[in-house]
Amino acid sequence: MTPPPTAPARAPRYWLMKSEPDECSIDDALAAPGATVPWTGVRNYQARNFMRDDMQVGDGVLFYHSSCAEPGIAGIARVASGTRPDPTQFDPASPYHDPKSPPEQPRWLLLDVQALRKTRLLPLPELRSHPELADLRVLQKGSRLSITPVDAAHWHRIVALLGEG
DNA sequence: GCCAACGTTGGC
DNA sequence: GCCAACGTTGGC
Repeated sequence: MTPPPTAPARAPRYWLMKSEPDECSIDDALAAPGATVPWTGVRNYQARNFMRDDMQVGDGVLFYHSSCAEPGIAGIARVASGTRPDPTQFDPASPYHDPKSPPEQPRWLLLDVQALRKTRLLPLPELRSHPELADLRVLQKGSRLSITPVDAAHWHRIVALLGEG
C-alpha cells in the first residue's frame, strides 16, 4: 500500500475551551481582529497536549465562560491555527510567566481560536439538567481542565440546545 | 470567602 | 518511586 499523496482529512473533532470573561469573553473574541485570539495561558500538560497532538484547524469549539457569575457556554468558535510557543511564558511581567521554561525548548504552547458567533448563555445548571450530557467532561466533579474533548453527539445536542440546530 | 478536587513539587 | 504539602481552579 502506498500512502495517499495528501493526508486524508480526518473527521472534525470538538472541544470545550474555558475562558474567564474578565480576561477574554466571547464578545472580546468577536471584537478582536478577524475575531481571532491567541489562546494564551494554558499551563497544564494535558491541555497542552490536546492542543499539540489532537486539535486541528477547523475543529469545533464550545466557548465556555468560567470563574464568573454565570458560568456556561457562551458561543461557538473554531480552531484557527496550529500550535506555536506561548510568548507569555517568557514575559516576567505576565501572570503566565514560567521562569522554568527553557527558551530553546518552550514548555507551553498556544493556538489561535476564531470566534464564530455569540449564542445565548447555556448555563451550567441547564447543562446538568440533561441526562444525555451527563458524561460531558466539564460536568464531572472536580473537572478543572481548561480544554476538554467533546463527543460529536454531545456537540450536536448542545448546538441544538443553543437554538442553532 | 469557602472548600473540594486536582496537579505539581520536592524530600526521602 | 512514594506521598505529603502546597498552590490553583472554579463552582457555590
